[in-house]
Amino acid sequence: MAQRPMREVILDEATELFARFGYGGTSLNHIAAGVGIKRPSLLHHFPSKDALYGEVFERMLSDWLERVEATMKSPGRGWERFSAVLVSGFELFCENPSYVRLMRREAIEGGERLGIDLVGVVAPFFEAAVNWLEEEVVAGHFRKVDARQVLVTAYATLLGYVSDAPFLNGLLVDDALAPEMLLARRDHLLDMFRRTLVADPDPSLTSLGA
Amino acid sequence: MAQRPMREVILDEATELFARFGYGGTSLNHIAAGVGIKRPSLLHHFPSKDALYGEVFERMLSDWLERVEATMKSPGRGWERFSAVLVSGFELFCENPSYVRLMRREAIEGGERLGIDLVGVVAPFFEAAVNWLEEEVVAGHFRKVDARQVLVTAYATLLGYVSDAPFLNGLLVDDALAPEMLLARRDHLLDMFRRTLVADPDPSLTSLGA
DNA sequence: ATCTCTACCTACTGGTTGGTAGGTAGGTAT
DNA sequence: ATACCTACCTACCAACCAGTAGGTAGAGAT
Repeated sequence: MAQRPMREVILDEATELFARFGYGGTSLNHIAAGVGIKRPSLLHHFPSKDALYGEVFERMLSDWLERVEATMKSPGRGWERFSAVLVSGFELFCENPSYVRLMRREAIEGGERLGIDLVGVVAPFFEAAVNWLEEEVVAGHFRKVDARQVLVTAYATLLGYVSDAPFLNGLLVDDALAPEMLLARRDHLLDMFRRTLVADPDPSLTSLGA
Repeated sequence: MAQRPMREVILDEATELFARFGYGGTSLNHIAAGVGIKRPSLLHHFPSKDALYGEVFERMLSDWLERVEATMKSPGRGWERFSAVLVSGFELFCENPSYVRLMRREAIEGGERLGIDLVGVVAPFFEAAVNWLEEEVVAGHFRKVDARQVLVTAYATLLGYVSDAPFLNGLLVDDALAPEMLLARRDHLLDMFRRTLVADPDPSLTSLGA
């Protein structure tokens, strides 16, 4: 046993429950019971439910932005770089399904609870990606595409598969988050975006696996 | 004033609120106040909160299945038919953003609340679509693609744009559900799926607008 | 005139919510 | 030894929840 600090244990449990049942559907009793303490003891570590939710959300954002910034610095141009970022983002999402579901819930409801401005945090990265894509189009590395549309599609496909995994588990028979399913999903998305972005019709020259 | 029956008015309001705030985040008081009556009067029309949610969900499903069945009977083959169904589905989703958000919430949580088996209802249509796509591949109308992957992507992209519109409103500056934005989105999706499915590289021969 | 039905109401119940008050066991510092 | 801190507890509170009991105003039918 690693004996993690109780604060972290509570944050983990809260993240999981907020992601599964939403803010209104999760009670402090529920969270406290999940980590084996009583509600007042939980409120000893966090001043209120709102504050706990806020910390859960800020931790998720800082976790992600750290990794996203690292990925954005990756070298390469054109498809090579786009696919690398896509794969990295896909892996990031798959490793943190609770984060993805939490994010999706916020996106559905508008995204600014408790003063946390989700759009304000994400927008700079989104705009940077738009600029890069548009430059690559001008440079002739990509077909003439609407950068924003492509990125919204990437967002929807990456988030969608993970956030809706409980539903897709029913449709696709197997465990949607099993490694072989994830690989198949990843390759399909790569193929789709390559066909959308790259003018060169020869897959062997541009695919990741070549 | 059309003087719609109170039952329908309540169902509309409940659909909207359940979609926006989720089941746990919506109280009967909230719904009742929204239609101008008290909670006990609402419980005169529906026996319980669960029953109300159940009716909201069943109405959504029957509304959709009706239109989906009609669309599935559409004539045509290959890309012509695929694009027609895609456009029809996209329009259906855009016209009912509350339904889309409600559906997405269920998908995140697993999809079987109150005995309603969402997967059981959707699966037959999904399998029919898979079969059709695979037959079209064999017939040479489409490239060799993984039918399930393509359909999951269609699901994710169509649902994602509408369900997350409140969030995308912030990212994309304008109103994400405005007519011109919807058209741009639709055309982008058509272009992407055409490039994924159709071997013929000439857009003028296969695009919808040709 | 009375009976019945619908659609609403006020007033209440038992249970749960987020949050507070106050107490205690155990470790640490002086 | 004693003072202090952390991490937990029980007991309580007001507010809110879903749901029930019982009453009323009005419309229609007999």
